[in-house]
Amino acid sequence: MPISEKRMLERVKVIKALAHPSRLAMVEKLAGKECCVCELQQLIGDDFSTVSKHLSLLKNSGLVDSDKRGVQVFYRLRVPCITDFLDCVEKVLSENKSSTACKKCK
Amino acid sequence: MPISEKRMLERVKVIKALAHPSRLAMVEKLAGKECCVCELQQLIGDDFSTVSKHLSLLKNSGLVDSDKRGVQVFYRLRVPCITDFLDCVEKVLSENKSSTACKKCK
DNA sequence: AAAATATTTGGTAATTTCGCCAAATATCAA
DNA sequence: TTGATATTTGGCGAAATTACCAAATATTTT
Repeated sequence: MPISEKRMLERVKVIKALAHPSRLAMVEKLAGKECCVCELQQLIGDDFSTVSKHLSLLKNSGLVDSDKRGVQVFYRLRVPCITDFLDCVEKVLSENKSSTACKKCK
Repeated sequence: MPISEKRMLERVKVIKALAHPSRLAMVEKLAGKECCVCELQQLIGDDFSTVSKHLSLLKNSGLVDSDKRGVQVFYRLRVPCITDFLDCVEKVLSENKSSTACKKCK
């Protein structure tokens, strides 16, 4: 049976959360260890408000979680398989490389 | 060393390609077997031109490839690990389910 | 060559996403 | 309570995405 429309939208929501350079970079950083917003802001370089919105989107997708300690907020990855996921993306990229090596053959 | 900006954008391009309900549905269908555009159009239900544009975006990302046979064009997945990738997305969703079971605890 | 079928391309309006600024909120320190 | 620091929220213009229609292209059949 085909996957329900609702399920599909849920999936897309997670994928969309990863589909932005800043958010992807933050997720990769969080794969190593939890970070406060200030660390992530430093990594990205955008305004705090922008970074904060990216983070809230990530959180809303379920990819990350956060908790406040004192005046800081720490974010961490909720699901470790992201690394494998990125490996798969890399596999696509390396396929691209090998087949575009000989454009003239097309 | 951190991943290059260019590399990050390439990754995002692949992920973005998956971040749309129609495209994701088509990729999942293609995980089973190659299909002609007409089959995919039937699956999605949108106009042919819309489906075609989705497919060209998928192709441009490197996720799928195509070849023309007669008057039809067949698309197929270039990288099989998409299935694992979706498993990971599903894992996020199931995490979401289990932790939202008790919203009041927040 | 003309007709028919399958797919792609160009153009456009509607919607969504993005990033900045200013202002609001929360927590700790003085 | 006042001040300082860390983060979030509201609002807005700019940029990107999406879906449709009409027209173009390519291939096979007549």
